Amino acid sequence: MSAQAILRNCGIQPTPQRIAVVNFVLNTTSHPSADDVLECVRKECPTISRATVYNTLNLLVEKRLLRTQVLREGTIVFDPNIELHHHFIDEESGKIYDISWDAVQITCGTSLRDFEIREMQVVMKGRRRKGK
Amino acid sequence: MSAQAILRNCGIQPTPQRIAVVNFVLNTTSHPSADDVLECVRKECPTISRATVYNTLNLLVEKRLLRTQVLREGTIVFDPNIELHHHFIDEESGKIYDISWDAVQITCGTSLRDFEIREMQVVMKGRRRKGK
DNA sequence: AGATTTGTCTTGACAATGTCTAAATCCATA
DNA sequence: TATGGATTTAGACATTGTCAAGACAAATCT
Ligand SMILES: [Mn+2]
Ligand SMILES: [Mn+2]
Ligand SMILES: [Zn+2]
Ligand SMILES: [Zn+2]
Repeated sequence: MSAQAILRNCGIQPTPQRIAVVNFVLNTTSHPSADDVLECVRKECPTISRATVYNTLNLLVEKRLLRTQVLREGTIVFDPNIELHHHFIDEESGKIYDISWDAVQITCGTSLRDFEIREMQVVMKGRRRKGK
Repeated sequence: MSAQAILRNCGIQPTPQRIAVVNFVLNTTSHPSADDVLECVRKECPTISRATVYNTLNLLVEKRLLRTQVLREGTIVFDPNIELHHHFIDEESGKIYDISWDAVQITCGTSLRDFEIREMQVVMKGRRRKGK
C-alpha cells in the first residue's frame, strides 16, 4: 500500500515530508532512532526539520502504525513491527534483529502471581553468526 | 561488608564521596538513574558533583559491582544485582522489579541457530497487583 | 482574483542526560 | 611540613527530545 494511502487511512494528511518518513520507517527492519530517520529522509527531502520528523513519528506511534522500543542506550528506537515479538542485539554491530514470537517458548512460574503482566519480550544479546 | 572494604577490595581508594555512592547504590533495589543517585547521595554529601557520581558509577560498573540496564526511556539505570535475572516494569509507578532467573522458563527454538546468544532477559510490563 | 482561515513546517529555545577538561583540592608519604 | 599524584568540582560541550512562535501553503469564502 502506498504511503499516501496509509496516511489517509488513519486520517493524517499526506504531505511530502510525512510520505518520506513513512516510506522509510514503515519499510525498514533496522529499528532506527529519530536521528537515523532524519538522516535517511533528508536524502529524499533535504529541507525536512527535526521537529517534523519527531512530530510524524509520534503521530505514527499514536496511530499504532509504529512502536517505540527501549533497546539502545541514549535513544529510543522505532519499530514498524507491531506484532508481539522479541529482539536480538548484535553486540558487535549494534544491529537489532526481530525474533518471531514463536521462536521462544516462555513459561512463567507461580512466583509471578503478584505481577499482572500486560506484555513481555525477551531481549537477547550476543553475536549474529557469520557465514550462512 | 562495609563500603570501605568493598572499595578497597577492588582497588578503588575509598573517599567520602565514593563511600556515599556505594552505600546507596549497592543497597537499593530501585534501579536508580545517575540523577537519582546524585539526588540521594547529596543528602549525605551535599557538595558531591555530577561528574563524581558518574565517575564512581562507571568505576563500579568496570569492577563488576554494578550493571547498567536499558530499561527506562532517556536514561540508563544502575543495578547492583549482577546475577542473571529478569525485570518487571510497573507501568503505573515506573518502578522496576527484579524477577529471579528461576521464575521464568525459556526455551529457544531452532530458528535461533544463527544467533550466538551470550545473555538474555525477559522484560515484562504491567501492573504490580495491589493488596497482599 | 483577493482575503481569510486552517493546518503544516521550520527555526530556535529549552531541559535532561552523559562525557570531558581544567583548575582546585585533598591526602599519603617523604 | 612540603610535595606530587589522585580526586573532586565547575562548567563547557554534544546529543536527545519537547515546545512555541512565526513562516508558509493550500483550501475556503466574498
Ligand atoms: Mn544517526
Ligand atoms: Mn531524579
Ligand atoms: Zn522489532
Ligand atoms: Zn535488576
